[in-house]
Amino acid sequence: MKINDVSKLTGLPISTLRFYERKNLIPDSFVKRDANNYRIYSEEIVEFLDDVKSLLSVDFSIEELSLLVNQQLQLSYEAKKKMVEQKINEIEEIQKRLRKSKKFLLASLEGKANFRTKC
Amino acid sequence: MKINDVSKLTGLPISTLRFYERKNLIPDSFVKRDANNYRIYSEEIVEFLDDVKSLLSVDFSIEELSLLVNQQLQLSYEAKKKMVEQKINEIEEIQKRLRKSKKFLLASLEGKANFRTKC
DNA sequence: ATGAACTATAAACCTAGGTTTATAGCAACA
DNA sequence: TGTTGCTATAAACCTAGGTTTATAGTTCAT
Repeated sequence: MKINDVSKLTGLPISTLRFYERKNLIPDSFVKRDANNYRIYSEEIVEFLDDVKSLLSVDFSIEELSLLVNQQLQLSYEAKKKMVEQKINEIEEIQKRLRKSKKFLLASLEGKANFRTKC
Repeated sequence: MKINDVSKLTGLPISTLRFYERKNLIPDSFVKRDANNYRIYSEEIVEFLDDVKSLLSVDFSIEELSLLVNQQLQLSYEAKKKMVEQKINEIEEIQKRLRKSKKFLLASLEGKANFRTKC
């Protein structure tokens, strides 16, 4: 697959794919170069990028994710476990805030919210 | 209350409080000026800012929120309802992604994740 | 075999959401 | 009464996460 195919399959702009690579977010195992230096991607890149998109959209920075991608194999099980548990705690914090925000929005519709500060 | 009190009660830096005000995120009803042009805040600002923090941390941009804060009173019930429903849909999308991300992280611990692309 | 479409890199640019700096006017306590 | 600390504004600065531009080589359909 060439970069345009990956872009279409993942919905990520070509510029973003190149940008992620510069940021070390794409393991070498997913992308080789052909004789003209064009990137040739393996099919699995699509699923990989879907996970990346999901994680990035939620709570991870590119830097964190790059660390996870590149160092995971070298880390001890305990270290990985710690990393993952901390991240899950952060996610659960966000989940709480989301539930709160939904309530807030619904209340604001009923005119009960804090935003209604006048009248 | 003066700005330093609000900062301490909400955990937001003074510079951020002034920045939010510049961005029209703070309704006039919460802040007046004294004879020296110092900001004097009402007590309710604290709860208001807690909601703002929560919404900003999750899915809203300052601009959107400012719109909600400033135009809410002028909007028709139907318009508000539409706005809130759309936002709730977005939040539910994020909730899905969060659940997916948690699964992904746990799987990565067990060595089942996509990140394990070598070995 | 040539023009439109695709690929590459480096570097400049952009936006949101703040933070820092420079400068100046009050305040509050010893 | 002075000096330490709070307040103010405007403007410059910063970072993450991309996007755009300039320049150049490649490929494919006609």
